[in-house]
Amino acid sequence: MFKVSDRVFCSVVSDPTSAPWLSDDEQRAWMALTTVLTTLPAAIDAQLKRDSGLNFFEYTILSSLAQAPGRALRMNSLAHLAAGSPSRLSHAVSRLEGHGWVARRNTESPEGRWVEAVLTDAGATAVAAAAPAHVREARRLVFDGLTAEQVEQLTRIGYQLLRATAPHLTACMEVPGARPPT
Amino acid sequence: MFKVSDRVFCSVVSDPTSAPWLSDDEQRAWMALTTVLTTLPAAIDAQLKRDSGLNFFEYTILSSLAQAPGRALRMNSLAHLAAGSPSRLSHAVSRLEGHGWVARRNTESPEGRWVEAVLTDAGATAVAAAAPAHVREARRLVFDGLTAEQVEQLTRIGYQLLRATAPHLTACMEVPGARPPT
DNA sequence: ACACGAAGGTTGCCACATCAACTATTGAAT
DNA sequence: ATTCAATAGTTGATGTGGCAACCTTCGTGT
Repeated sequence: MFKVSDRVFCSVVSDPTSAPWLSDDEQRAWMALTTVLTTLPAAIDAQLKRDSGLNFFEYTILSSLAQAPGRALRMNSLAHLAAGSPSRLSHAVSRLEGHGWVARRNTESPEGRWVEAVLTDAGATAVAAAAPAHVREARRLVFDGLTAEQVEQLTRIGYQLLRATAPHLTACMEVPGARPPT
Repeated sequence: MFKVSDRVFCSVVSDPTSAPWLSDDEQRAWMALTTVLTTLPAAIDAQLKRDSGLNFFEYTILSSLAQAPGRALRMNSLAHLAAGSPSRLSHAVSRLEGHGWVARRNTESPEGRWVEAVLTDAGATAVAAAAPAHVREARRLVFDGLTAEQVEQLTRIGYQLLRATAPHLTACMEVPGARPPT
């Protein structure tokens, strides 16, 4: 069995020659963060897959379309909303099309011709059926264990992290005072 | 282009029939969290892949072995340390074996015969070479933007989330007062 | 002694993501 | 007019993770 004394949990190697190393506090945070990064998406995906046959990315696509005016969004916007690459989105939409939940359509807007994904009635039904259990799981995994204060801290920290990982997305969110005055 | 007014960023569908819905605050937190969950691992993996040809899971394996006594760990312990399934670990170790960075070995300990992964000299060299840039990236993506207070908040929140997603792992970490007295 | 179940570990198959290459359309430069 | 670059989107090849089946070894009960 795996004992506490064995724990070398942190994923970085101590090497004094590399100047800016992580402090003990930072190492603990890094360990906790990376483990969450591994286990939480797996848990979310597992529930969706088991109960609805969707992964989280597909669910996000359906959900975004369901909330969009006319149940349609251009592929490019959808890729941003779901934080996925164009390729990943294209593959996923093809899959959803195969289930009859989404359809592709060409826009004949004044400026150029693009591709829109449209949520079908069957798709709307599917996402509406999947949502309640998904939300319950989000509560169970995240919100049930956190205080309201921690939820706010998490929001701020999350927004801050996105400045580095997804700068083009942070423009799309109102930031509630991204970083408290130190 | 993707406009702010289009934003239906949250991945849940509003459905009043499902009793416990997310509040506005929770929806913002959920949106930020899930986007981090998507983009941060991608960023970490991208740096490692580009600079060292490793993904984060493989890096964690090498790093864990490098810090273990005798540079060796049983597969089972390693799976826990890297927060991966036995199958995923087995595949990854096979890959690392192919590069000559890790070797498998049978333990002939008193109680039973298990499999150990051992870090080779080449593997130790590889992980030592990969570490500095990885740490720099961890700083850039996470710590440079956060205050010391936020790092502590992140640690507490992370540990709390792990209670739901990886209960067997939380036992292996000392929790610094997992939840402040509400 | 023998059967049985549990735990550790691996393998093969399938599903999904990434990457690079490619098409098509637009708008600007010359 | 023609070319050039940029943007939108798709496709196919490749690689990696999850799942379920499987093998082995050990410990236990009878």
